[in-house]
Amino acid sequence: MPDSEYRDIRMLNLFAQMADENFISLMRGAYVQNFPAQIELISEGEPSDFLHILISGSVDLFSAWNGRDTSLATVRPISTFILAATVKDAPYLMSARTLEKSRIALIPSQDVRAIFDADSNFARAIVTELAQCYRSVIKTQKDLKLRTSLERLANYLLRQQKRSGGGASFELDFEKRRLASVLGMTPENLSRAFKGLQPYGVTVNGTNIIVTDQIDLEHFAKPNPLIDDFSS
Amino acid sequence: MPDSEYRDIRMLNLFAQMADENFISLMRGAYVQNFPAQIELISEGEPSDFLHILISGSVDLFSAWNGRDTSLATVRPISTFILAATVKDAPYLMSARTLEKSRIALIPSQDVRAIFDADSNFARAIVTELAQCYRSVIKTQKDLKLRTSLERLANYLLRQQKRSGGGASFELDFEKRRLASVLGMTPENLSRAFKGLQPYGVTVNGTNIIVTDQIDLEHFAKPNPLIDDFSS
DNA sequence: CAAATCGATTGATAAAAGTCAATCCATCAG
DNA sequence: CTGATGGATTGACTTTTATCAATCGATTTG
Repeated sequence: MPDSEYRDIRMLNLFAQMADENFISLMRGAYVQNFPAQIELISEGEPSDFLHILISGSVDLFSAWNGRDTSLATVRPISTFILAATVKDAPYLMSARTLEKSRIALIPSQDVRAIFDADSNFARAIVTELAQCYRSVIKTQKDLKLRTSLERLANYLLRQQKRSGGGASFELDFEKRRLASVLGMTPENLSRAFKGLQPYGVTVNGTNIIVTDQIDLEHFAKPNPLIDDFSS
Repeated sequence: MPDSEYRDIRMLNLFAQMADENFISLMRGAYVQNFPAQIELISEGEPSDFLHILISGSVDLFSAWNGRDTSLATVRPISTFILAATVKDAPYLMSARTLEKSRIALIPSQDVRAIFDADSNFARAIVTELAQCYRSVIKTQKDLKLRTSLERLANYLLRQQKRSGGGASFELDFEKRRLASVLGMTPENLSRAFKGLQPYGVTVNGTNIIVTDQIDLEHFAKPNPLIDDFSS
């Protein structure tokens, strides 16, 4: 693993405060791999042998049941995924596939659990990370249960706008079919939802979005930090 | 606090392994209160001053937005709630109200965070608890996104049946209007969903449910441990 | 270049779910 | 006992969402 990557991982909240020796020990057992796009990295139901760290690229977490499937989250660098399964030593609840060429570090789950026992700073970081993950899912659940698909899209656009700097014009960061799945609707319905937002000042051109009437859109979307602010 | 309650709390996974002195210290700052039914214990958005432990009764965790509201979970004794907000020192994401007369222990959040820093067994237990909570919410999310309301009801009935011993006849453990909200539908729609399950051998009489054709119902519901088994 | 591919979009239609109003029914207070 | 209350249910209707089929358009590939 190149030094720069090593340092980037070290700087993740999850690892920043742990003792040097423990971090080194964790990394000794780890290995880094490059994956092409559209590779299924893990399948739900499998034992959780590795904690994954996405170094570059992007990963889709999804789940299937009875012939249907849905995207639950998108992982972007640099962050870990499937931490909960790792610490519980329980089967994965979600499958993961690369969306593009991705570089991923794999740390054996048993190493994570061992160091977790030995390093209280690491343990603390894991708690913080898990609490964060938990709260994010709760927010998503509120989004799903309290809002119509049009409202979910409107709020998604506002979040994405903020993430990309806050300007009136910005880009969607993934395929519309995946966005539809993330938002819990069909691609057809997403198309119609975009049209449904035109009256509130939303212009769509491919992956480019222009919010021509910020106030109007916000008035319709009614964003709420307890649903839409994923940082707290 | 009576000795029996004290011991019951001590035996919770969250507290079972921690040092005696730390548990005592936690409990010294705690106080126990009895609440009547239908009292709003906490409101979403408020700072999380206390970790709550439900000793008896039951509590509904819910959330509201734009005039709508939804039940996210039901807490039953003996367990804690809003652990994530406590450890993150962040605002509550859900409101809580008693469903019946309830007895609740309140532990100041700062005490929890302090002892968490000092007691690694406690820290470990918190990690396990949070990971468990996280996985439960993910399961609920899969339930919501992958299943129709009829399928959600069918699987809920199978889970409730198992919880109450596995017999063909069992009782719903809460109001249908709340069940509807938990399952993400309206009370009217729940009524119709019960009717929709009749062809699969489900008989409803008030809160009593009789599964007359287990095989048929399971064939329709297609329960899956990665969605329906909340113990793993 | 031409054919093939794949995602996005559109229209027509069907299914699912919500809304509103009325009624039923069990429970409870006077 | 009787009226009042509130949840549950039902029917009629609307809205939302999904499904199916066709088309469009950009991109890739032989």
